[in-house]
Amino acid sequence: MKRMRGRPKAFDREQALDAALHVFWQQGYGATAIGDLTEAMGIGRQSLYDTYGDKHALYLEALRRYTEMRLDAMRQTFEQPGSPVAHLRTFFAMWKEEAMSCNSGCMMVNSSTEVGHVDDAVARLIEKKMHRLEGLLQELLERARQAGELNDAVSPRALARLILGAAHGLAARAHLGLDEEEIDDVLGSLLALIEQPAAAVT
Amino acid sequence: MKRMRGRPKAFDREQALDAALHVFWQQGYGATAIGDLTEAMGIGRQSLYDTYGDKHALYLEALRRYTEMRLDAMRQTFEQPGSPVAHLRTFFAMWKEEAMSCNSGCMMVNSSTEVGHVDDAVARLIEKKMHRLEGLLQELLERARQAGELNDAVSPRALARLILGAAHGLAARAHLGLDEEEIDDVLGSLLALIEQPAAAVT
DNA sequence: TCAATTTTGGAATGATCAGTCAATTATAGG
DNA sequence: CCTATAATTGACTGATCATTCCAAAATTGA
Repeated sequence: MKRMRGRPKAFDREQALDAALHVFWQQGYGATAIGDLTEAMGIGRQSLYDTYGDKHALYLEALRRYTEMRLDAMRQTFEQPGSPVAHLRTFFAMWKEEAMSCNSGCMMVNSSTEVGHVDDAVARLIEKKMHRLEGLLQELLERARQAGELNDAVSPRALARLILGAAHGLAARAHLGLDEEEIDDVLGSLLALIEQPAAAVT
Repeated sequence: MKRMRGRPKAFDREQALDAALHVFWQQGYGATAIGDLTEAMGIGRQSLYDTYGDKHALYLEALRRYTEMRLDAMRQTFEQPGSPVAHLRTFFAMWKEEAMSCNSGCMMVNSSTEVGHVDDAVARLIEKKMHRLEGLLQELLERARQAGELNDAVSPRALARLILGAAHGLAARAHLGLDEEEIDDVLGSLLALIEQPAAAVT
C-alpha cells in the first residue's frame, strides 16, 4: 500500500465513470458536452482530463464497462441451474426491460450506429463483445438442443444469430415509441418458433 | 404551364436531391457538412438554401424520398403474381443486398438511432413508414397463411414484427463488419422457422 | 510550516459549422 | 436593350465545442 502525499482525490474513479456512462448512454457521444459530464460526475473539468485523458478515452472506458456488465449479467444468468429454455426466457425478459426502462436502448447498439463506422476503436470493441455474446447464446442453445427443448430445424449458431439480430433490432427501435405489445410480439413469436418441436412424428 | 422569366435553374431538383440523399445515407446527418452536400449535388451553397430551405429541411425531404422508394419497391414486389413465400424470399434477398452493397445500411434505421430521439419530425416520419411496412408484411403473411405455406404457431402480425425486427437488427449492424455468412444465418433460420409447418398431425 | 498534490474555475485557443449578406455574373423572356 | 430571376463566390456572423493554460484555493503527509 503506497502512502500518498498531497491532497487525495475527492471522488471515486469508478463511481464517476459510472455517472459518465449513464450520460453517454442516454445522450450518445456527439450530443454529450464536457459540461454535461462534469456536472453528472460531480467533478471539475480539469479533473476529468487529468484522470481519464480526453472525451474519447472516457467514452471508450465507459463503453467497455457497459459491455462487460452486460456480458457478466448474461453469463451469470446462463450458469444458473435450471432449464436452458427457462434461461432464454430470462434473457428475453432482461432485454425487454432494458428496451423499455430508460428509453435509451442498448448502448452497444447506439454506439455502433452513431460512431461505429467512423471510430475504429469503438467498432473493434463492439464487434468483439458481440461475438462473445453470440458465443454465450450459442452454448445455451446447444444445451437446450441436447435437452430436447429446441426446434432442431436450424443450427444453434444460426439461431443465436437470429436471436441477437432480433434483439438488436428491438434495441435500435427503442428510441422511437416502442410499446410493450410490440416487444412482446417479437420476443413471444421468436420463443414460440424456437421452442416448438419440429414436426412431431406420431 | 407557366412560362418563366429570368435565368432558369441549371440543375434538376430531383436529381440533386438524390445526390444529397446518398450523402446523408452514407454519412448520417451530423457528420454531413453543407460543403459535402453542395459538392455532391454540384450546386452552390446559396442555391441549396434557396431551393431546399436549410439542412434540416433537405434532410427530411431526402429521408422522405428514401422511405417512399423503399415502400414502393416492397409494394411492387408483393403485388406480383406468385407464391407469398416466394415474395418473402425476394424481400429477404433485397434486404440482404441492401445490408451488403454500400456499407451504409438502411437509412431509416440510421436516422432513427442518430436523430430519432431528438428530432420529432424525423421520429414521426419513420414511425409512420415503419408502420406501413409492417402492414404490407402482415398482409403478405396473411395471404401465405391462407395458402397454407405458413407456420401457424404465431399470428401474422407478430410474425411481421419479428421479421421487421430482425431486418432492423441486420441493417443496424451493417456499419460494423457484417459478413455474408451471418446475414444468411439470420435470414435463413428465420425463413426456415416461418415456413416449417406446425406439428403435422398424421 | 513546508511541500506535494488535487480541485476548481476563468480565460484563451483553435477549430468547425450552419446560416446570412452582398456583389457579381449569367441567362431567360419581352 | 431591359428586367427578372438564378448561380456563384467570398466574407462574415454567431454559436458551439474540445482542449489547454494558468492561477488560486484546499487538503494531505512530513
